[in-house]
Amino acid sequence: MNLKELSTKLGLSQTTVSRALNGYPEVREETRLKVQQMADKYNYRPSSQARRLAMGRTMSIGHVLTVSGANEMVNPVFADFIAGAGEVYSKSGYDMVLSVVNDAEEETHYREIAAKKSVDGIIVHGPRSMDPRIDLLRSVGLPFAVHGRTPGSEADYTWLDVNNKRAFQRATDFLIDLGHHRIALLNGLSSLNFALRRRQGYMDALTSRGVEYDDTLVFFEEMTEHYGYRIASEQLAAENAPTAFLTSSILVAMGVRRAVQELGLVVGKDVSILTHDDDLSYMQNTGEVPMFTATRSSVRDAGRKLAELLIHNIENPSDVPSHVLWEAQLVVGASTGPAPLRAAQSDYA
Amino acid sequence: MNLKELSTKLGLSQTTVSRALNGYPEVREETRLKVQQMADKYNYRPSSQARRLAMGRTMSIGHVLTVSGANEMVNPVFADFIAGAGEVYSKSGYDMVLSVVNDAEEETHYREIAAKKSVDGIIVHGPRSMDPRIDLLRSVGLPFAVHGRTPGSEADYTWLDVNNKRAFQRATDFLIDLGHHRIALLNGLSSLNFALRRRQGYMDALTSRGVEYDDTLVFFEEMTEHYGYRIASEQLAAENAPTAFLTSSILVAMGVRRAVQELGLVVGKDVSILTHDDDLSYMQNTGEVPMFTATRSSVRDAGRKLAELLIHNIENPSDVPSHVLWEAQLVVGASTGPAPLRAAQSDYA
DNA sequence: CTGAAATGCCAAAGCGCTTTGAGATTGAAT
DNA sequence: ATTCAATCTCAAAGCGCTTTGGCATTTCAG
Repeated sequence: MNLKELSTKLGLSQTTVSRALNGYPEVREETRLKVQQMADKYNYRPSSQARRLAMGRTMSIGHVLTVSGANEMVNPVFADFIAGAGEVYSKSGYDMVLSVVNDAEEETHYREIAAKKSVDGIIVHGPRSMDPRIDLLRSVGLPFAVHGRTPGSEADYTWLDVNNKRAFQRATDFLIDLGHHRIALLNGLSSLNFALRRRQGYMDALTSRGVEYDDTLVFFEEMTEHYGYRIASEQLAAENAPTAFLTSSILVAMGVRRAVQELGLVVGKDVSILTHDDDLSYMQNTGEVPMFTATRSSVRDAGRKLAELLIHNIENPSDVPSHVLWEAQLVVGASTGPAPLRAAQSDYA
Repeated sequence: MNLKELSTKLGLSQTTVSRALNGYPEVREETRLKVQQMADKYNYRPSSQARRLAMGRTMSIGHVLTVSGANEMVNPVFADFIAGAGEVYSKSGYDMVLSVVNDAEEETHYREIAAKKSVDGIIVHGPRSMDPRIDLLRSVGLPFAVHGRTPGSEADYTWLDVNNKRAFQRATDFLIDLGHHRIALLNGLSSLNFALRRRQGYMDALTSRGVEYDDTLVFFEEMTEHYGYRIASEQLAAENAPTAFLTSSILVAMGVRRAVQELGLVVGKDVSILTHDDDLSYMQNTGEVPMFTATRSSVRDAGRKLAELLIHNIENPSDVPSHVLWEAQLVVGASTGPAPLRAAQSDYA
């Protein structure tokens, strides 16, 4: 059933039917009702293709994620973000179009999207320091919003970020307060801007508290469970082992915990773990006492909020960009405790 | 830059330019070259909206996932599936359009997609026993492919599934061989068809080996880490505790492990864990000795394969549907070992 | 050299909507 | 009665592409 058929069936013009369905005021209530009924009866829905072409808007928002390479974005964190954003899109009548590309083709792909005009806006995931995508998007004039941010032209585009520096500074402070001096940092890939901010927070805390910075304790890798396990296993076996681990993702923290327990040590006693917690639906760190002490900020909420911001930008192109900075909560769980004496002593030796 | 502008710039008709770009034979090689160059120079890309309308094909494939309710699909497993499918789409020139809806609106949403003709095909995730979506899609004539399957009209549509029954039968057998008689099954939601098949495999193994079936050991829930933790904590504290846990997802297995270790027990000695492993990129169960004994089947590969099948169906509508059944590998890891005597005795007592 | 078959190109007709600009009808005001 | 504004409806013009059906022009066999 298309507009033409529907309108002949009603004995009205396509114009009137279209207006009736789209809620324009020029059509009598009585007519509108008749149209609505007939449309319902035949389950009529305007073809989105035709609609898009006519309106010059696609009513869809792009997410491009890269795989296989230095920056694999398809992780559980991404899944939760998508879920949040998707909810908002559905409510607002937008489609989410997701493309998966090799990172080598990433830039070409963005350019293509812009030229084809296949989406009304784009969400940029995993901004890197000096991210070419941002200039590119700005130059082609496609609305976009960034999950995270990248230094430089921050003021010129819409972003939503967690105060990563502050979160990791507080986390490090917390561990220092407990007497930990050798704190390993298991960060995300150093190409990602948030990882740098987190390290900065970590370093600031060490510095301001007079704790020596040891860069053999700092790691930048893809945030997998195995990463946490491997590094923790190595580090705990080493001389002058860290007494605490600060990790960038709950998955990494789980890997660390596995390593700790495998060595017969007790988490929260022999070794402390503090992680950033994206509040993932499938890896809830809750309960009476959460399993991990953590800096928490819901990535699902972030998805929701950023989607709203982008849609706002699309529909109000003249508005200035928004900048949202969320503070992470520091929640105390079962994975941290005072630094064991052995370690404290060896530090003072 | 659009077709019209490009063609006047070339002094050719739109027809010829379009044909040249799309590789039709009616245009001289020399002309085609000139067109191609000019197109490159101005970074011309046909508007996808216009193209879609004209061709009557959207070149996109829908995935709808439900949230908040009995069947939250946004999980890490889904993320990996998407990544696999997405790769194939990119290569074949398709877009992936993802919609997130509340499960109450699911059916309406499918109907809407069909009426709007916004996609050329759909991937059905998480088929339930007696799934209304399948009949619905068939009745509206939208091509689709199912990840998993649902009994009944299996032969009539394209699906790809893991032999869940066989996998869980083998897994259970494996545990029985090790002397385990009280094996808890931490399954996915019972509304999902695969969960039923897994239970069937589990029961078949018990029956054929003469091990008593105890339905207080069988659970059906959303497959989160916390689920594994909670059930394992309860079960291990109970009288006549299970000596082995069979879980439907590596996340659940991690929860079980946490509970075991928290009780001061040793995984693979005091308690065995065997899990299904979707071979998720962020939770690799590999290494010299994998952390879990597992039935393994890559969900990312499944995404790739099913995407190919669906695209084939779309482009060759008269071909018969394909059915792909993959056997899971049974890989031995560090999480299983002989049943502890204590338990074995209490069983014989 | 002729007629038929390729070859290379084009004008115009869709695809199914939205939206513009205008016409018809009604009711109120003069 | 006449005019004017307000209300309702419509025909037609896009949106930017693909594709049909021709029309010239060239090529080649007879």
